[in-house]
Amino acid sequence: MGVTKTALFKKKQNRIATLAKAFDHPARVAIIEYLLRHETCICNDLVNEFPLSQSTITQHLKELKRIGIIKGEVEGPKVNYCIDEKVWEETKGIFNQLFTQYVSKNDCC
Amino acid sequence: MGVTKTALFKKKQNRIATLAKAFDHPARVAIIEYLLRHETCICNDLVNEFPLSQSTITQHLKELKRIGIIKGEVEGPKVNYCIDEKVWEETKGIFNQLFTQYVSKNDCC
DNA sequence: TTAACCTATCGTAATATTGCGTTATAGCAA
DNA sequence: TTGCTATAACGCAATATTACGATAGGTTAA
Repeated sequence: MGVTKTALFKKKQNRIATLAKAFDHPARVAIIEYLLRHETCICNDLVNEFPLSQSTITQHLKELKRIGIIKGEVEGPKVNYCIDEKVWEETKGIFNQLFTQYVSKNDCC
Repeated sequence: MGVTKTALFKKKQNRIATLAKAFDHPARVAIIEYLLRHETCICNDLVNEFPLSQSTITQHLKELKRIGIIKGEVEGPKVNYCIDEKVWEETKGIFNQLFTQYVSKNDCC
């Protein structure tokens, strides 16, 4: 159906799925990496940086903002975007917790 | 278009995007968590565990296998699935590297 | 005011994803 | 052989995503 049965899963599983969406498209990874590299927040240098149209970039920014991992602040005619520290730390924590759950099994399959 | 312009991005960005897809759907998160909990690999206890049809579960397993984060081993009529340690460690590493790149900026926006 | 911007939104087209029912297919047991 | 179980594959329908051009709104500078 193209529709995810969110209600069938635990809150945390849905949260992980939502946060993972910040990284599941190379353009969004590129945007996040750009934000990590630049101490100053940005606006649409991204349009000049990446070979994607302005509307496509805006759409990805909107998605990242919906997820919460970035936030934007209007500054005159521009919007400065930056990583939302709180959500970033949440993401880091929730994935670290997941990653460290794995213990090597002696050649299970 | 629904088509991601993979060629426009760096190899690593595409790799991150691919690996993130293992976690961008709650059902896949649930399957992975199941595999983390159970030392023994599994087959389709998942069908009994989750309120999704067999064909849907199989599809998610296929996607996880395509990504590489799990692997399956035919054992008679069943298939035992388990986390692929190598890819798991790669994922852990690549995300850790990303997460630790963030340094708190004093109130950037 | 006008002109030059930066952004967001809208509409459209193409493709991808999700989910399921329904079939194959394969192994094992009786 | 037959029957049972476990998987995989196929096809369909509904929805989501990706990308873009065109448009519109808001802000600053001239």
